Amino acid sequence: MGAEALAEEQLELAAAADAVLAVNPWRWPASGEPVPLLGGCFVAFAFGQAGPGHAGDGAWAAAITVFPPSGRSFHTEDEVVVAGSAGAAYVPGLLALREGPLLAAAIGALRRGPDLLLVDATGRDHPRGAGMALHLGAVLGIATIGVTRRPLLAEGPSPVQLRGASSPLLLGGLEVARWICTRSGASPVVAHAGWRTDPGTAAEIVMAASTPAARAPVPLREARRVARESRAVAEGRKRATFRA
DNA sequence: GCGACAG
DNA sequence: ATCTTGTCGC
Repeated sequence: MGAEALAEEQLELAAAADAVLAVNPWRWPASGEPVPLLGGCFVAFAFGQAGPGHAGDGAWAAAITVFPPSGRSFHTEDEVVVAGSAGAAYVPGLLALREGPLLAAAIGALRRGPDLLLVDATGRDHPRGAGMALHLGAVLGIATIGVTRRPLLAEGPSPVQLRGASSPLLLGGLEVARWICTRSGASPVVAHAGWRTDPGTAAEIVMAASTPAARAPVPLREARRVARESRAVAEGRKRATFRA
């Protein structure tokens, strides 16, 4: 798939996301209903390539599931890493071209797919209304939210640095994401509406899946750690082979 | 021309 | 995203 095809698909996904959210929004289970499995994913790229990189860059995609979806202590249910390569260089608005296929493969390799997936990317905060977090959810049929350090296009003043504080991020007059402070004294992260989720739900999930001690939600921290661990092992092996 | 611009 | 040392704070 090329940039034009992706851009076209993103426009369709944005419309589909509105329709699905209207009739089938993700919601927290009522008491007695099964507790959802939470997922997280992350791509670590090979060392040495700063900047946007290139198609073919070495990459390790990790996907993990944690349980329960909220609380003080989480435990990892499953974790998997898929080694592969970047589909393209990074271009704002086209992140799915670079990371999408590898992330989908990693999530597909989990024994049991998550009910709710956290992705390091935006959702509705996107030039065509369909960032990679939303895209991945639509393709995999999993409710998703995005979590990033900063917005892509949306704007809004950040909240006070007190855990739980939040403020809206607007794009085209609509709220598409929310600043949310997960750790007092630390700058906030952005919780993005994704597939079957709105900004308020995204912010709730980020809070529920976060610990007061760390800025990033547990599933994303763990996925990042696991992906980097695999990269370290692979790069170490490569070096050993080279020296041998 | 220059800076901005998810990861 | 990735490259990076020490350093300040709870």
